[in-house]
Amino acid sequence: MNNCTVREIFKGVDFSDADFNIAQSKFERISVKKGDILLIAGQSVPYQYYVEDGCMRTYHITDTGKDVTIQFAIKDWWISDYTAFFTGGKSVLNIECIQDAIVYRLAKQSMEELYVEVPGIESFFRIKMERFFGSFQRRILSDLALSAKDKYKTFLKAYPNIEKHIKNYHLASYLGITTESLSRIRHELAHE
Amino acid sequence: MNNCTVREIFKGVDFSDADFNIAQSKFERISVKKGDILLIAGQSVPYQYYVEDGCMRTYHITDTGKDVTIQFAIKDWWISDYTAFFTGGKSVLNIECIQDAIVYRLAKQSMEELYVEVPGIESFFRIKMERFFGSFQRRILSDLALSAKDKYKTFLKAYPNIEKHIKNYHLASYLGITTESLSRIRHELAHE
DNA sequence: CTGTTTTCTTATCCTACGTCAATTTTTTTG
DNA sequence: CAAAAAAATTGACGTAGGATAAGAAAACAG
Repeated sequence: MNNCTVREIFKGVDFSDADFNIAQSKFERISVKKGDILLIAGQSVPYQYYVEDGCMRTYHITDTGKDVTIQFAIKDWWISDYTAFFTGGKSVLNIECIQDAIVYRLAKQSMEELYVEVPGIESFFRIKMERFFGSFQRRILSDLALSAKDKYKTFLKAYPNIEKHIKNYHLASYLGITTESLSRIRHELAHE
Repeated sequence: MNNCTVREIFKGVDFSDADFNIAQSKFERISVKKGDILLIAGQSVPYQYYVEDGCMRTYHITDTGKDVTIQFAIKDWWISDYTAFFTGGKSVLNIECIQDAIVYRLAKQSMEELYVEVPGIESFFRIKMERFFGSFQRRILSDLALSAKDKYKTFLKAYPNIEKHIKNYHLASYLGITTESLSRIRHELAHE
């Protein structure tokens, strides 16, 4: 698999050749290694990232040092600290590569140019954000309403392809439990 | 306080008289009583609501019958099941009036007309949604990282005007704890 | 392939918060 | 204002999941 193009990124958008070239020119392809940090909390957030391959996550470190994962992104997902990306404020999240990855980064400025220059792109992004919004809402419901075991099962069902890319402690951090608890839950589920 | 106008709703947007009239025509003013339900889970979601006065909440009832509050809205806030409102899907939330209220409802269709007819309105709504997005993100962080007591303190600090409008059991439902626990927390905080 | 580091598991004990039940306080209503 | 209903508090007890510690299993490096 070599350089993907924006055709893949904007699946569903009907590009002319000119549109294609404009869109392509706004992205920068970056190869990132496991452990690389693309954003540190407290900074401003100039980019969002499209993941062509590999796995990234956003996480927050609390005052007490607890690591809380907000999002994972595998192939064909987007990732950033969107709250800060949109508002122009400082990030509270870090972005980390947790499996060697190829990402395409898009600056906020370039995104806004795309809105204007390429018809259909703005609504593409709008729909993407609406889905994000939905996933946040479901996450809140799941956090408030479910036991650790049910949150785990819900995660597996909602994102069946992610587990194989991530460490147990990343998943625990996403579910808001300890690795030990997650380990017990896996044990129980295997024996029931 | 009588009929407010869209000037109040769209504070910060610089209207011409014509814009004003267009905008005003899209809203319907509704008086709602404590206990009234404006939306039931499973329905489609044609409206979002601007609260002029009183208090509303959105909540979800889980499979096991647990009541989970997603949002409160007091004076000058907007409320809906936005996930469903945007995507056109069915709601998972209910919208309930918890203190006699005056609300202005805006249909999705009318909102889209406004985007086109009144310059500045689309970005007004975009900014509103970005803030919503941020509040969802902060909520997830708070749910995953904090103890019940700290979530309560964080809520009071973030939304100092809401507590006086709502019952304890509504707040407990928002924090994801029982009314008994909230009661104990209040007791502890009063004595420390 | 072997030693080292990282990750995962298992066991014991502990604590924050839930459950259940009774009582008091507040709000609503006729 | 009195009676009834709704909401909040308090106490006794139970439990899911956290903390700590130690060992097993994978992953990685030389």
